[in-house]
Amino acid sequence: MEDNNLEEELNKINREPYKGVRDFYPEDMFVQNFIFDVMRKTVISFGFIEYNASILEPTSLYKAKSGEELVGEQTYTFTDRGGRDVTLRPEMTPTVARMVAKRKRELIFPLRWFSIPNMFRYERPQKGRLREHWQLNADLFGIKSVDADVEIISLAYTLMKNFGAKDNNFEIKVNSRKIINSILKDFLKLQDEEGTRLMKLVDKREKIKQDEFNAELSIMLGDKSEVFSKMLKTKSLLDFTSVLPKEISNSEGIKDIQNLINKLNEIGIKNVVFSPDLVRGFDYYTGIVFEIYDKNPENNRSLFGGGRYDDLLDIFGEEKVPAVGFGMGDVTIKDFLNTYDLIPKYNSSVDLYICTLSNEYIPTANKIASELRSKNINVEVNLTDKKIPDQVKIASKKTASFIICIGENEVKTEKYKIKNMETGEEKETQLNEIHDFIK
RNA sequence: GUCAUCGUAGCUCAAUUGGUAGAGCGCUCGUUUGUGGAACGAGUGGUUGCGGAUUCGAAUUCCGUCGAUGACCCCA
Repeated sequence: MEDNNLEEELNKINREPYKGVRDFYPEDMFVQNFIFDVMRKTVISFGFIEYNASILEPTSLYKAKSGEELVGEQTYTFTDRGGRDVTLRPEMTPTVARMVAKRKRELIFPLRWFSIPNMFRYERPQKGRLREHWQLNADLFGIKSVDADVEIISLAYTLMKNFGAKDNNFEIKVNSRKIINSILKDFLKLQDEEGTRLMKLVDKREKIKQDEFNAELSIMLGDKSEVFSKMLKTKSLLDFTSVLPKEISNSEGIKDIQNLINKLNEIGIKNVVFSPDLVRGFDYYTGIVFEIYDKNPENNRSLFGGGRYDDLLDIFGEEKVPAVGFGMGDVTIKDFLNTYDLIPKYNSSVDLYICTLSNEYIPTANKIASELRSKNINVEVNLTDKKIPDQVKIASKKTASFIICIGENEVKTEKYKIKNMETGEEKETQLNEIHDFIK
């Protein structure tokens, strides 16, 4: 019975990919590779080294730190045949933390580690957020001072520049969890839960009406709501501190941010702004937090971000390792690159396409091909019996850079007319000259 | 998980009040038996996401379901 159903099902298996995930056809893969290449080259240029791990993790890794909701509802979690509770990683940070904790005694700090893993979340797909995405994770472990924060933000900035973004396309918003905490606790005297509620309200500020926001605010904060509201609206650190009581404006958090912004300015990063309303992932940040914002008025949103999380290894019972890092997702960055037209035109990796006049010349073509391949040239050999004009057309559609044709004449003379498909330029060459002509 | 809009050929979209499902692009072949991009001609293409209901008759109306997009929730 079940088998019959299965057979019927097989006849009409859907061709669509699973909900919320993407197929990568060669053109898509080209874009994906472009994005990964820029990411890799950039982080490597900062001395970062690559690591990776399985997408499967024991569920307990996430139960320790993340909220109940994340594990309970927003992950792909199942029990394996051996009764183990398994989760498809929804983020990379717990995994790196686990890896660092495991070899903490033999690792040489500071560590500059990166990875471009895919990750899964069980949630409703929407713009910029799918069920599977890839994310560059770059983390710097072992440096407490602001120099590490400067380096990480500078890396994020350089990434944007290497993608072709201009300074006025994006903005780096910075804030510090220390400032947020001291305002919540020392100034507003809020309990943890109240603080969380307030931060959620602040997060929603853009989405709800001003009156509504103000009303909620005065319910929560009473007579302090006006000062707080003023605080949120300040446009610079100086304005911000002038609104604050002295004990907070002199606090460590403020000094950190001041220091950070100065140092970034010194190395030429000017599009940094202090944003008192930047909250970002309430859980594990302990110091500075930052977000890269798209300044396009039609797409004004966060592209990616990160911050400092010094208590990362707590769950493993290890002593603290200071850490700062960020994650840059492929979906949102691709949207950004599209809106600014920064994705290069598709181009296959075929350098040379060898046309064959008939099947009998395929062995000769293969011989030439393998010689060129050993010199790092990517060669595709025609195996069809199509006519030459059609083969050339196919080579062109495949965006091969060069072609040669093999027939009676070539076999006799061992001379090959090589054609540059882009310029149309042709040249009579010998086999050993082909490499130089292409490169 | 909630709400809204949508789902027609590989792609972008048509189809009058419910009356035989069409175009452009693409693809294949030809004009062209050793060199592409153009033009022209011909051809290929669909159980209208899937299942059910109403009807003489459904792409069109209704119900369910799956999927996409956007908002909410939540947030890497």
